[in-house]
Amino acid sequence: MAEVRGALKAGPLSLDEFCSWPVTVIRSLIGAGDGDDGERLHRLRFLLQRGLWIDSDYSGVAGEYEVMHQMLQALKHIALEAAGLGGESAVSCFNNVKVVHGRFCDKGKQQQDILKYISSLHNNSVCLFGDLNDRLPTAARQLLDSMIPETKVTPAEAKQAYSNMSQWLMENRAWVFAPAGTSPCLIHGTDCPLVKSVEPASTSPATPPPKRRRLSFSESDTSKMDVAGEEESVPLAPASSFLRVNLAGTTCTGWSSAGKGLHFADPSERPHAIWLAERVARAEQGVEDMVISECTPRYPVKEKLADLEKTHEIIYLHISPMQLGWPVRRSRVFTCSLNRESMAWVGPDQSAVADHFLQLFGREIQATADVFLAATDAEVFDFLRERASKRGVQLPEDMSWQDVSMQHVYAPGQLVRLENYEKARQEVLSEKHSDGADDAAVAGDSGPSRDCGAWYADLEQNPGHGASTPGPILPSALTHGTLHSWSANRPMLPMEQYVAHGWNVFADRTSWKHGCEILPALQKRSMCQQKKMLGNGWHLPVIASWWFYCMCHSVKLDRAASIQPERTLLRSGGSSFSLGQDSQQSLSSFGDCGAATDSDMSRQQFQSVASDSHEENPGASPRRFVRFLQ
DNA sequence: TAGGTGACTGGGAGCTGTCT
DNA sequence: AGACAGCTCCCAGTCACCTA
Repeated sequence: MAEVRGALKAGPLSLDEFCSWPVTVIRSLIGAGDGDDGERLHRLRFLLQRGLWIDSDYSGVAGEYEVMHQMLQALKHIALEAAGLGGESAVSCFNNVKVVHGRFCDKGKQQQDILKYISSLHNNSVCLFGDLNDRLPTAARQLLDSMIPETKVTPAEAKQAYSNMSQWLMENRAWVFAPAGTSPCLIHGTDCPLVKSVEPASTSPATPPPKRRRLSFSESDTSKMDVAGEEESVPLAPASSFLRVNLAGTTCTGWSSAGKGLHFADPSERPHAIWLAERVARAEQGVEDMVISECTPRYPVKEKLADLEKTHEIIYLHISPMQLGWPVRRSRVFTCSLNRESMAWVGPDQSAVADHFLQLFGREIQATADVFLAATDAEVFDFLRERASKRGVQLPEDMSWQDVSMQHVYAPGQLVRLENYEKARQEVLSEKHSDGADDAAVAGDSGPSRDCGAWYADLEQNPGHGASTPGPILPSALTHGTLHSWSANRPMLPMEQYVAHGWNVFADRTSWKHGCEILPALQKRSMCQQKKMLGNGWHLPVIASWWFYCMCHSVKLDRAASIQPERTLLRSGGSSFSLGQDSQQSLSSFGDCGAATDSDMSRQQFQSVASDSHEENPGASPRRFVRFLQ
């Protein structure tokens, strides 16, 4: 790790650099300059050319939707830049990536309102399911209900009860999660299929006939459906050729250190067992290729996903935004589970994944959380005025927010904690001064910086207790919280916290103009609801980095064209042929494995990379593009 | 009754120092 | 050098009460 840290590149510094994280993600993968950019580019191309079919469970505010919305813009941006060099580019296909959001799923009413809004952006083509239990046949649901542990049982007894549920679901997954299974859809007001086939969207009675964004599939001239994010009619590949991804931010309440820590005895074990057994069933049915999940770092991946190992290869990573150069605390564990029947992992072994990931994405923190204080004076004043109003103080409209006393904004307890945090802060600063340490990163460099440098604390947590992590790094977002900024001497607005988590809600004040799509729906929610959804949400740049890292190190198998495609691709640590070597060596190794004689996909990949290495077509060369990125 | 507000706990992971 | 105890750090949380 020391070597990795020593080689860290500088992280983002300005709001512009932070908000353009989607481009940074792609450049980190195909412009790393480690000799493997070309291979990663080609794997990504071959997956993206198929199109992505995305279903999400535990959707929350659909972080995966916002991630893909931003990444599609970044892919177009990269293609446009490459086109500027002239000639046919290796990344020209990035202009036309098809993404279909099949369904969302969440129990929460507030989250459902946001998800309905997203579906409405796409002619209500995206289904919305509620409780994961709703997708079970009645008999299965009743049986699980009967297995719920009594309220007053020991944790061991509760754990056993949930374990029994999990075991029963796994044993009965074939009929419980039959391919024709349905769930009540909150968009269409009827039972919609859990596994969507390519069929006219108008089959749903509540769906109005789409007026635009109708795309025809090459599989059948009469098969049409809506495709999220597309504006024109473009021929699509058959649904079976999509890369089919399930994303889930599984419930963490049993594992969060801020909760009861019930672990396997937590009631969230039941929906987790349902979700997990369905993933196994869908893999066996050949309708799902990849599962990306996210949870609190204490989520024990190996134990929780043990049942997936029969059908999936599982890779995981513990990572924090801070390791990507973001001054934000939010450590999480991310997993990637690949259906062994349809996908192969060609990245490093699990033991080397973290180091390899950081070689590509690791950045040194350059900025403090002050960079996210992007609200206008009017927005800040409106916020303070509303807060004061709830405390019974009506502030005059012509007042400057800088003149607003925090006595009018914060509750008595918050003011006491603010004072205590300030004492603790002064102690830290005086210690640093007496040590002669360079505290520039803590207190700034100039002016009155020593007294009002970047410093944040959650005023709902007592100093020294709870999630009390005061400092220049933004404390981890809980489902509530009041973050006070010392340098601005005001609370950090919820929308500023969203920016800190990668939601581009201030597109009008950055050079990355692709704003957050759910912003109108988000702004309608109360401050409390906004905080709760953020606390339950993802740090978008981190999960985007992980998702695309996984796609750059996976290949889709074509079993119709190859009896044993694994022979070339499924060796343990399958990509060791390329990591740490230059592209030329990688190519020869790839060729030695017989890739050109196996699946069509592998052949195309080999030929494409080979043409790159021989520079037969410099204009289309990924290598040239890589140079351009560097 | 649902949603908002405010005060607050407990335990796992990892670090550090001591002992054998 | 390894085992162990004790300490510190950290946390997509919980619950009681209030209000509309």
